[in-house]
Amino acid sequence: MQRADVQRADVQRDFVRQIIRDDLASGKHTAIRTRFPPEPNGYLHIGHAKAICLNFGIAREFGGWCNLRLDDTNPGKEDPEFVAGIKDDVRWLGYDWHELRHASDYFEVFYRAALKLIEDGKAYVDDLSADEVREYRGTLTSPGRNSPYRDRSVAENLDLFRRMRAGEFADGSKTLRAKIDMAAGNINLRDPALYRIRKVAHQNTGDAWPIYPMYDFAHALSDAMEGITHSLCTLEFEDHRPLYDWCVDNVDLAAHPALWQPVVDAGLEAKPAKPRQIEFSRLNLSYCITSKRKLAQLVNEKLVDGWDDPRMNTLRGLRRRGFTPAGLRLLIERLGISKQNSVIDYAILEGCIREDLDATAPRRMAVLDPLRLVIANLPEGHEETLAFANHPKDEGFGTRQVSFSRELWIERDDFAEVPPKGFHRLKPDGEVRLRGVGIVKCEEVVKDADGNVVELRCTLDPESRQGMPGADRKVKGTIHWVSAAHGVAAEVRVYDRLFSVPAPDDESDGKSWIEHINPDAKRVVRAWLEPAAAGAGPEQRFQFERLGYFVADRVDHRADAPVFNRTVTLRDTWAKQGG
RNA sequence: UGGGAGAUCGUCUAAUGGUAGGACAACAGACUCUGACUCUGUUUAUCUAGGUUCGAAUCCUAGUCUCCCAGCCA
Repeated sequence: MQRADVQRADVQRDFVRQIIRDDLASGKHTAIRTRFPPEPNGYLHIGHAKAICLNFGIAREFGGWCNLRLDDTNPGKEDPEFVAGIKDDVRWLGYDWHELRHASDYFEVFYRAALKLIEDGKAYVDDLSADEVREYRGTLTSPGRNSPYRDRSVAENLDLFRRMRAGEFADGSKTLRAKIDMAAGNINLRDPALYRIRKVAHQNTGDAWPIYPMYDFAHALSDAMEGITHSLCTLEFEDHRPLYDWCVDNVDLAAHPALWQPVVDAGLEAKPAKPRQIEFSRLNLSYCITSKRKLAQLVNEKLVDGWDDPRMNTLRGLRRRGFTPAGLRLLIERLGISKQNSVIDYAILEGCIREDLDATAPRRMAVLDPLRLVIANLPEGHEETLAFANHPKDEGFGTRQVSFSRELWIERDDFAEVPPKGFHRLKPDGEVRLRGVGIVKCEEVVKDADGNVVELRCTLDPESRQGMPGADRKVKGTIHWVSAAHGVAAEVRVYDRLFSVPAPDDESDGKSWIEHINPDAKRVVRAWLEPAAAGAGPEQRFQFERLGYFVADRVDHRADAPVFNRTVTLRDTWAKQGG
């Protein structure tokens, strides 16, 4: 265990860690076991980061372990493509699992457990159709009625269930239901389905099974099978907890080894125990959607360029956008864990990413919207090489050589013919420092026939050059530049938030969530890069000074055809005050 | 009289009958060859009404508001 994690475990005082500390102190548990149990029916998104960091993070902090378990009980919706993606994303976030498991590893256990419940008179085979079940269930405010099949004999139930398993019945014609209480206020207890018939091939078990267990049954028993001590899940499962406990307690795997012998025979470690489910509030972020269905719709309707489109708040999208695992972990740590539902401002996430990147990203210069600047008092063809620090605060980043010449590209924004109040950059007859060079004065503004500024002619004050006595002369502004003769042309994808409103799901303004998509979330520009940026490897991150953080696109970038994505801008108090 | 959960600075989150604290944001200033970073300072909160108590965010009573639940999804 890392020292930092030990400290963190001590510092983080959320209610989940509190419970765990108490359980350790009281001797209820001597080791902590958690699990992250996604269903492989889509890619992981920003919301999952919270569950991942919580489960894997807690296991690491307390010296326990965390399993990655694919909750694959609904074949047809699930896909090995997503399994691979999930594994990849969890590792990218910085975590590794004790064991990779699948709910399908326990299919035989679930089946035997169901048989046991039937023998104990706690489950029965029901012939009601889906519609009829709904009708019999009652409503939120009125109790349900018992199914006419509820009192079948144990022998009949056993026979029927075995024949369900044998594939004798059609999809939907029968279910196995827990016999609990049709009048329960908690609807989950009104004889919930344990098994349904679904003759669909499963990604792992093929067509070995015509019946598949339901979530509540499979999930509870999977946790028990793996000896999970603390089963952490989101708030909407709060009223499933009584059913969760019912399944664990009534099956009682620990006392019935015969039920899970098949798992032992398969060579899997099994020490069934009694898990405790604890619920916490999910992560909601403004300007984001975290519905798997909607995320899939964006991809399928080609509103974005795939699951890893940098505008997507999937983990893959965030990764391609240049967000860092450490930044994401910082966000989760900062938010804490509680049971209050909340929406986190997207700016908090951006802040966390900036904080990480500021410390870890080397600096480079790039010009996204070029304007030619000629230094008239330098000889034609003048060229020199200047040494630049790669990081202003950390010498460990070293230095690099940057070519400087008579003709430069500067940012069009950094010149104003009619400067607004408080403008610190270049203006006619004004002075500004060229980063790492010296102070230039704008002597002439060259325009084309339409009156557009096409070139600035400046003079460089030789006394203000680095190493000269006038080098520390104060000027208001410093701007960045790229030598026109040396700059490398690059495609830069300037990304912004995918949605233009804080709550895209809120359609009370009469617009659908699709109509809330920000059409300017992706802007592609042709930019000039200093060569030391262009030559980066895929996924290498930089701060382009004064612009923001950028990452070499992990799929499209090549040194001879650079492609960078804007991860996030720098904080800009000038723009914010309306300058 | 369905069941379950939750209400603390703008936002997240602590305080478990004993000084309402932290982080982020905001604002002001300092610094600055990045209008970044950093540093300093400031502002701002216990859902309401009663009650118990020397003392209540915390306990009690009554209310208000918000979220979740009627898949053979997870």
